[in-house]
Amino acid sequence: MFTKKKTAPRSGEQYKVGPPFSNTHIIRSIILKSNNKVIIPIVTARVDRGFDKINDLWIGYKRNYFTLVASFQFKNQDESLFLKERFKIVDGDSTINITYFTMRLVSLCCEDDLESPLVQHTAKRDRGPQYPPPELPVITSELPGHEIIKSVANIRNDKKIALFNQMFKGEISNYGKLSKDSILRSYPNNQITKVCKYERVQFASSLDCKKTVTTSKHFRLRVELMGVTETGEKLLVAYSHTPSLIIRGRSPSNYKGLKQNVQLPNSKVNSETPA
DNA sequence: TTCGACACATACGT
DNA sequence: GACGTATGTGTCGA
Repeated sequence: MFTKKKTAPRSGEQYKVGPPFSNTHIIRSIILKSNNKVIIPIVTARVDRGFDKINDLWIGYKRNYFTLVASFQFKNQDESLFLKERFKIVDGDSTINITYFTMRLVSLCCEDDLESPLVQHTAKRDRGPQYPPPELPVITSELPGHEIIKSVANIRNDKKIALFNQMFKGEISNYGKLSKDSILRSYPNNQITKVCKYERVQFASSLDCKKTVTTSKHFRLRVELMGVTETGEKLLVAYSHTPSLIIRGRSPSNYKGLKQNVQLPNSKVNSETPA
């Protein structure tokens, strides 16, 4: 009787802030090309759908989508820095020119530190393609709030889409007269990303989320900032990650507790302890 | 047990 | 408010 009623698939309540991301871990220093001063990247990310905190553990379901947004900024700088600056990465004793920055999303298994593949679907799900979450060329931006992300999911209205584009994307051609020293000149396409939004992400169906019959593996989502060099090599610059997460697989035992406690004339007794 | 496939239900955006 | 969609999850059968 006191069993929690399931939230409907399309309910707004499916949107909730998930596990918090760590402070930014810096792997390689970034310096301004103009004066060789060190500049500090801050990677910000948030999970907006798909994870629940239950008894101090963050739980996701392998069958369900999650949504994640990420962006980065430089400490004590604003977006205008990109209009006039280029950057270098310190790699050992040398410094390497960066042609643009990218961000990527990966999942790591805490037990063996291996990447576990993620997949994204389109809104068509089974009727559309699947692909790994793309690595996106990115410039600095603030991270939009949770309510914004919730409100832009599944929009079709042209006006809303235009607003979304303005907040989440940039076009080099819109910046007008760029300094010849602007890194924006060496971004790969006209369209660049300000806010990386990963929707309809799932752990690959092949994921084995159990260590033993009774114990779960743990996973971490990690958002990485990379610097792309003139030769196209990608260097990890910084990242931020979630605490360890539990991914519940498809086993019916992972769903039983959520069932409504109704007894039908012909059904077996189903008496789960109320949550 | 696991998976891909298909099915059903239901709140959302327009 | 009707209509088409998106998505959690129930189920079948290999």
